[in-house]
Amino acid sequence: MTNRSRSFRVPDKPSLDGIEAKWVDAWDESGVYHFDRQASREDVFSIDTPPPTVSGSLHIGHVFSYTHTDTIARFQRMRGKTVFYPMGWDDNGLPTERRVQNYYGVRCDPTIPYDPDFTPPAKPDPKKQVAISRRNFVELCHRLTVEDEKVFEGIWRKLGLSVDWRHTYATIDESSRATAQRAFLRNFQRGEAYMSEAPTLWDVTYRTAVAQAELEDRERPGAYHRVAFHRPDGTPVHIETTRPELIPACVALVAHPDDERYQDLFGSTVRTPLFDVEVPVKAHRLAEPDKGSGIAMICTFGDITDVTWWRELQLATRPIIGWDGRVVAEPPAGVDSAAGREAYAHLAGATVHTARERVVAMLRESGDLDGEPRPITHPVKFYERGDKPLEIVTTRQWYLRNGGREPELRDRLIERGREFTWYPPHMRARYDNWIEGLNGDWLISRQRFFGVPFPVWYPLDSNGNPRYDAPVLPDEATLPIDPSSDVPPGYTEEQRGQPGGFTGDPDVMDTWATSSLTPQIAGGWQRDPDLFDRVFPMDLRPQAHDIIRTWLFATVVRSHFEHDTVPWRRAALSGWILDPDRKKMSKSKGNVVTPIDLLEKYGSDAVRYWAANGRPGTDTAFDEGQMKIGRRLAIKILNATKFALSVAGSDTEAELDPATVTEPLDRSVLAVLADVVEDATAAFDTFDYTRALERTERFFWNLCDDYLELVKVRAYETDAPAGASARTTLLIALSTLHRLFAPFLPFVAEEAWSWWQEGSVHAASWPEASQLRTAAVDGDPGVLAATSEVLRAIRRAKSEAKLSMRAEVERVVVTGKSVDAARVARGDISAAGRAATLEFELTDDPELRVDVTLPPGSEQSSQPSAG
RNA sequence: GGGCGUGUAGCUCAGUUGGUCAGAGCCCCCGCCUUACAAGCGGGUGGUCGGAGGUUCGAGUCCUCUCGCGCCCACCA
Repeated sequence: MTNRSRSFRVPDKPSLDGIEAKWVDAWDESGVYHFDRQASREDVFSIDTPPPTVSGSLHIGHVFSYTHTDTIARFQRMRGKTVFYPMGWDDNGLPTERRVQNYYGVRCDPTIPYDPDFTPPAKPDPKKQVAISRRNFVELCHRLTVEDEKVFEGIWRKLGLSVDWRHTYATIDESSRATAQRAFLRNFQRGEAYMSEAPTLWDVTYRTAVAQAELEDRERPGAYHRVAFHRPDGTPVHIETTRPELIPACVALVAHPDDERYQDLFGSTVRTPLFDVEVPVKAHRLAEPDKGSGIAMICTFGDITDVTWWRELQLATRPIIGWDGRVVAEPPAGVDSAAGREAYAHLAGATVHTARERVVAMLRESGDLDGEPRPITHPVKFYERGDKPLEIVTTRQWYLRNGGREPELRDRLIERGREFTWYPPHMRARYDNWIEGLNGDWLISRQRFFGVPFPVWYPLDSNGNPRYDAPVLPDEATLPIDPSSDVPPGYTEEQRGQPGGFTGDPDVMDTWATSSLTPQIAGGWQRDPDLFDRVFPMDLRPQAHDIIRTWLFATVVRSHFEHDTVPWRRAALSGWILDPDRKKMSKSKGNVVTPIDLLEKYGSDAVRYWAANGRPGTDTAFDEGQMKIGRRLAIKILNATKFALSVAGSDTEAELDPATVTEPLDRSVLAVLADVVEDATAAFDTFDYTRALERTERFFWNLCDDYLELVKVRAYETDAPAGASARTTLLIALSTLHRLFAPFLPFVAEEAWSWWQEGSVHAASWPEASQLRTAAVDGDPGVLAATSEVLRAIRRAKSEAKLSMRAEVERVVVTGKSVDAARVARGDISAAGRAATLEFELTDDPELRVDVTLPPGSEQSSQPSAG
């Protein structure tokens, strides 16, 4: 705490202008946020930073949650950890494809050959997208993501994230592709990944399979159609369906085994209307007697329940929906009659919507539609990025086991969720909930272009058909590979696509199949084992709570298989940003404010202040008012610092040694501050950065409002020990506050710190309560409280008399049980309140009463303090 | 249908094991150029802590029921 040089560099007019740019550059040059890779594991705090999707613009929600993580990173760094704080960019996958299509006005057509001289249209025409090869398309993806990433990095730097910018990755870069492919190959070789041809949820717009985790329900209008099937004797059996167009895909009817109405039907057959196909009537527990007529048609496939019935009842397969979402040209097996085939011909090639209209028309004509369709609104499954309902088609796909089919693995993964700490704890329920609801393994292949290819080739038999049972795998050392351009061991390029030759797997991985490996990617798994050992498992996974089912869960799965451990020690879940109407902010509603505008308008510290006021895991309202307050706080810190330093700087003789703190009021302040430090530290240790900020802020404002006013006069007394006591206290408090604020307001803390300290505040040590207690000696927190109380009463009297705070006070009488606590600071009270006479009377009253007498001529006021 | 969370001054929110816990900031009102700060400072008015029971000497704080809101999940013909 000693500072002999007293070489304070306090500006005449403190200002926040330009401090972001100033300190971003300074931090970059000094490398204050660099990870020390010589550090041993126990000295490391490693963060599995979420890679933001760069294909969209940065949302204020990003600023919110990344600020939370940054406060933790800064706190840990100041506590002596070397912080591994990388930044990743999630640039692979469909969002990038969409952005590239719109940005350049192109679309990918894998059948077109590569054009090395291709340049995108100067003026993209969204209605006439230029078809280009897959390689050209991927090149544009790379080009645009590089640009987007620069913009993102600029915003992160301006926000003041203490990221080590030497450690960045992109989920499509070479290292990520190699990591994803290596992990996949190992999963495959251990039997954790497998290929299967099965009914798959399918998005007809993007023409790709999607996983359970990517589904969402949307309420859509529909209608119940009451349709007659026919028993052998011609009597009708009515079913109700919302999807009459699937009647040609019907393979059975089903009712609950206990449903008395249908007992005589079980085991018999009925014929479908229009298509005249004989289908069995089955009993199954999932059929609900009180839904519709209690008997349902099973189609291949209308929904997931159909798949369950189809599998468990071992029914026929009659798919009619193609990959493009249209009714396929040829009727399925079973639709054999002339009438059936003719009816089907009306549907072939039609969209689902059109097919439904035509079927309804035909049913009406044939008399098999009982009454009119009854309109309803019902939930329909959608791909979360899609805009047409999902269909279910049978395709060959890659899967990764995730407990969806195995109770033992499911239980093990739920246990894994208990092996790390959740902040806040209740978020773990969502994890358990999700795993318990899994209904199949993780489908990881996508029929898309910009992603990590499956590192697999297949031999072609003499007829040119792929031998999926005998895949050819690359050597790990050659990763990453692209099977569409690289040649498998033992083959030549000329054999590609030829009978007896080979073909590459055309699919790419689900984006989560790559991002579930961020700890491995960022930590240098296999690429840099020395680094990996120092950072893995990571100390912290910060993320949003809406992707527990995807990112968090998937990361646990991968780590479980590959490392037999959890990937991190803690997971911190952040909440949403809500607009003032309490709705989640979203682009479509046009209520999104650009982060950069806010950073410019209020300053980065102010925006961070708002963000830090959002508690962990709690949704928070977007509130510019909080940013204004944050800005005010930042300015106040500069001004208070200027004041304290100018006072202390006027003392050229005294040693600023803790031992010079002798006045009871000063010791009281340090005792209170020790409590604040203790509280803030404990809060940070449980990731409650909000509480740490609140405590710090409250102390700071009280210090400014009361203590600074109380000691203003005394602190200027250069010859008296009491003056040195005040000055030392001011500097100790200042040093402590600068450090307490540093995780939240890194710019202003650094600016103020730089006026009087060497080095960066962000490399300084976190304050120790014990040191403050030592300096406080016998400091009694009650002294500051009682003294402030008296000062407030004097101010109140002046205010009510409409007098200036400079007005003289004739007499102040303090009575109560605890007058001694105020009496010890009578000099400061007298000076700050401009009270000529101060009297203290000890009474039994537990409340302190303060009677203030103003001089004759002024409006008088005399009343008890509110206590 | 199952699960989780939440409901405290007009607004945004603190209230950690039940006993100065009825608070802070914003807003509003009234004052003040006070040599760190007028983009400031001082003072003040606002609430039967969603509702109803219960436990207790004592409950925003624990229990039960109930209402509202938000989110997650679900095999939703």
